[in-house]
Amino acid sequence: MDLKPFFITTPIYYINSTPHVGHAYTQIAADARARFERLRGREVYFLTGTDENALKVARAAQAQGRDPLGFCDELAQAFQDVWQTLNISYDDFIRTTEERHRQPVIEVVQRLWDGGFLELGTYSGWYSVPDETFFRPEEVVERDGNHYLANPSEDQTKGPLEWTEAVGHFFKLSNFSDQLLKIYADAPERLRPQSRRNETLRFIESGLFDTSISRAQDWGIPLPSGVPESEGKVVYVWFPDALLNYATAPGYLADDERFKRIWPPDLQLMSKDIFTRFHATLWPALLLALGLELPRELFAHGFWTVNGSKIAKRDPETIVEPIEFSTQIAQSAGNAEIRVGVDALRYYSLREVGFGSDGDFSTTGCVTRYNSDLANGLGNLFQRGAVMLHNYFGGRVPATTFSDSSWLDEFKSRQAKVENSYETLDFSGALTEVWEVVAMANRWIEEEKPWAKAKDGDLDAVAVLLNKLLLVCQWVAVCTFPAIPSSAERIWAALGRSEPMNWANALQPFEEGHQTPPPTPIFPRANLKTFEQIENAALQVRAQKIKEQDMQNQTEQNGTPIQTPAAIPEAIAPVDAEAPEPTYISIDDFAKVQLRVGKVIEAERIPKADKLLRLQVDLGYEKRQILAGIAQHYTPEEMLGRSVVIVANLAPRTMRGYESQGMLLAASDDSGKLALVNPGDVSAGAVVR
RNA sequence: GGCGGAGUAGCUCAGUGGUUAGAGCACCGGCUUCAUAAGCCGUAGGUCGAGGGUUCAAAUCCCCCCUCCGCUACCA
Repeated sequence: MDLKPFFITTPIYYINSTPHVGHAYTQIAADARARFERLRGREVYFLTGTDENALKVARAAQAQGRDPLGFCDELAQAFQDVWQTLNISYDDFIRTTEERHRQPVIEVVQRLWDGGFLELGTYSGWYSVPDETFFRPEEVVERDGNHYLANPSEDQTKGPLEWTEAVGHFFKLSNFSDQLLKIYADAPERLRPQSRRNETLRFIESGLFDTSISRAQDWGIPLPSGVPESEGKVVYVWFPDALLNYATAPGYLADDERFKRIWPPDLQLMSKDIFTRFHATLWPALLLALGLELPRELFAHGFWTVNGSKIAKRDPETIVEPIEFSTQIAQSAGNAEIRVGVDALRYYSLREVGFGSDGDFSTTGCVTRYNSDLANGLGNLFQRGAVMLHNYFGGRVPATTFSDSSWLDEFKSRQAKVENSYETLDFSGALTEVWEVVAMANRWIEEEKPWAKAKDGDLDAVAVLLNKLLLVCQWVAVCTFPAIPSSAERIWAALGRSEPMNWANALQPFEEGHQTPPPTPIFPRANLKTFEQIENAALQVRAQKIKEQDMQNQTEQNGTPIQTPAAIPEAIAPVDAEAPEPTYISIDDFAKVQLRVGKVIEAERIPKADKLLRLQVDLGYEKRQILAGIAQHYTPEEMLGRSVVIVANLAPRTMRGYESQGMLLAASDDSGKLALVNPGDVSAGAVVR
């Protein structure tokens, strides 16, 4: 076996809010694998942390009149508190504002420059502060003198963009395509699951672009002074800053001996949205540039919807805060300790869907699973055996010889299956296997009818059964420990075991006379109705909070013109179809637009474009090629010979490989109806004004 | 439009050429009383999205279509 510690990572989390069930999922999965490795006796280095150098974080702090670092301290602590409550056994928690991270990042940028992996370039464009991203001109629309993202996704900004021009330092990512493809070609285990691997290969094959790694900002890790044009610039938050945490934490460029012992990561987990671009492409390219070994396995898990809907901060029904939720379950289970609810959450997360697929996190589904699998299945099984042991034998293990021990072999082979499932991150499969055993043991009791045998005085037979049950419970405790550690430990203790649990002692026999403590239920049953009441009450509180926050945000944004000089209220207020507020322009402004009448002399569809027609338009004094997005309203035949009004002095632009030298005027309403402006009977080239 | 994923029991899903398509939950009936209104057994429930094809044999392979989800692209 490999002597190197098993190095496992989660992403470092962007601290814009407290952790939700999505964050918790990655943590739980990583924790399960880490605990599994430790259980098998392997040293583990389990790394997680927070990403704190985003400009948005600094501005959020400033908006509250607070010191950014203090703001981060608080949120980073909140993350750690949640992880501790969820029993996440991380070995290291790195914050990107720490010196042990900042220093090596600065040095890495210098090395990249010295090694010729960076080059200077200029770029300019519409920049979004919250997203820390430049957008291409075609992604941007103008409204009321401000520029906005044309089709912002759920988590992209709806606010105005800032025009930014700067000298940038570009990482020559394009140089690494071939190398990466070669590495990935015959190593399917490096990128999992298979579907993500395919996606990544296609992404790289489609061509990589050099990427700017510097930003002119006052928050973040500064560029080293040995790099030209470094003044006033910080490192892009993703590259190499955030990604490099995986190397700085184990001691890269700081503690060579430690780093050499731990590197490379054996398993890096993340959700699918940051897999392809960042972890499977940029990150290994960075490592290649630095001459470091690549991670052995990258694994992308899927997304959760919550109660059937996409997670949205503004939809209270989709926000599941792990601690609050665990508390709710525990409360509805006869006010049990929170760790009971935590294990319900952990169990459900790992059991409900295959790791790697998307799934739906149903809060009542979780409670139902808790009741059926944990309380009725495992908990009750343990209770039956333990109570009988106390009733018939005073809690002391009776002497036994097994006439047939073939069932022990079966357990060994089942444990091997469970082991293999954990190794391949098939948590659902591992737990399914264990619960087959739970069902089987419940059947044993049914078949043996120990209560009847006890009545008949056949205590020997009862002793055999109870010994088997004890071993089953012990076996289950070991096998489920990675998934539900606190419950497994409670079972372990309830069996009277005090030595450390490990993978090899799952089937260790119980000595005659071994004393077990008086039994209490491991998983008290939850009352679904009670849970729903508690959940509903919390939901209303949350909805109220969101309302208040919205109002607060509005007033805050009105009061702080730092990032966005104007027009935020207009941007946020719902668009009123009636009576648009007039914004006057001068006659000179209008004169800048040259409108002409033209006659369509050719018209055809563009292949693979469902909205575009390619037109040749005669302006009298010249011919123009114009692309118009009207294919869903006009056929090429209808267009032929038609008179149209065109904007004649619009800057040309290429679409779909064709240059468009102007624009057709058309009217459209909210229902999507579109009609071309008809100039009537004037000759081609006539001026419109 | 392109690329990818998905469509199987009321619900959540497993099942990549081979009996009569499975599991869990929910439902219904029976048994049981050691146990947490827990356990066990059983019934019922499916034209495997539609259609076509290959095959002795198709949920599974091929073609075409429909629906949903994600990413992405052209209204200058």
